[in-house]
Amino acid sequence: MKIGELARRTRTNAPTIRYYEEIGLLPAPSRRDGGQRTYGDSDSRRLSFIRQCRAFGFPIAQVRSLVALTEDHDRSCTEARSIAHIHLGAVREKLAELKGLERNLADFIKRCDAVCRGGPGPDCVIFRDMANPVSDRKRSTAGRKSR
Amino acid sequence: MKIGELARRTRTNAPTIRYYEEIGLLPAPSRRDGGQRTYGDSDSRRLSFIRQCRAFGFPIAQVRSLVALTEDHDRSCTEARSIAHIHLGAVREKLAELKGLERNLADFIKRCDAVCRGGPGPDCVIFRDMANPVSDRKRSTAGRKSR
DNA sequence: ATATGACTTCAAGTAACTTGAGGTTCAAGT
DNA sequence: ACTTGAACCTCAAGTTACTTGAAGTCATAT
Repeated sequence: MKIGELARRTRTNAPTIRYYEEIGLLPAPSRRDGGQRTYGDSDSRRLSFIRQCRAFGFPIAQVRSLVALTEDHDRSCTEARSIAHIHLGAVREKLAELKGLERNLADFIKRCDAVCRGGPGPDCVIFRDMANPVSDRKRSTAGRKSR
Repeated sequence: MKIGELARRTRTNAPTIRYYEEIGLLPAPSRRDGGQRTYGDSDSRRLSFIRQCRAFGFPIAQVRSLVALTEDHDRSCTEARSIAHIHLGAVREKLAELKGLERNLADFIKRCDAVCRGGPGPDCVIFRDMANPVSDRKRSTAGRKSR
């Protein structure tokens, strides 16, 4: 099949497929006389796997490991599990962060409603409030990354 | 104060402060004889506000709007609220996405445990499974972005 | 024969910074 | 006064995972 068909099947943009080839995530496929790429079912499976990993939120580097693991069938399962496990931790952290964010935003909007209902007041406290460090507020944000 | 002090106060890296200046998010500060930047309390407040917005997840473009709104006190409150409201929607979408992700990963790990407990099996089904499109699985992922 | 759509390469753009190189300035200690 | 070392300066390039654009070639249906 040609790149467009592969793209459709895997729900990937064609430039993305070429990009994956460029960074060595996909092998360079054979070409027709005209120079167009031709792919087979194994390419389709491999790309599906990659997209699946990406949809799981794995960064490319980890996807690379996972793809390599699929090639080495004996070690694959347990190692994949451990990679997934590490990743799950990262996802849960982000989730907590985002939940804090949601609370803060909802809070912000509530305060807006309380203070500025019916139009802008001349002395909106919201901005003065936001210029203070998070830790001074009633609730901690959990939205700040520890850098 | 010098850039390092400002950085400490606002929990920002110094290069980030210079970057904000470069993109016009912070005004160019006055300089000492030697060329070093000097900041005042108003800079500190403004940067705190910006960092706060960023911690809320607002993209720079929206932060720019919000900063502009703080300058124009009359319109500020209601417009800020509407920006925040739009942003809250985006955050909630991401949150849902991430929750789906978490479920999938936990699932994956569970399947790993079920299939490969006690070491790698020669016929690990996990990868074959992952090479299939998401929609074919029992649960939908909710992890795919609609692009 | 030609129009259209799918394909090709290469370069540059995106967000929001971070990192590195190589050089100056400042503040403190001797 | 001098020296040291931390903090500062500029400018360029790197990061992630692609997307977008330009300009040209190929395939196919009419």
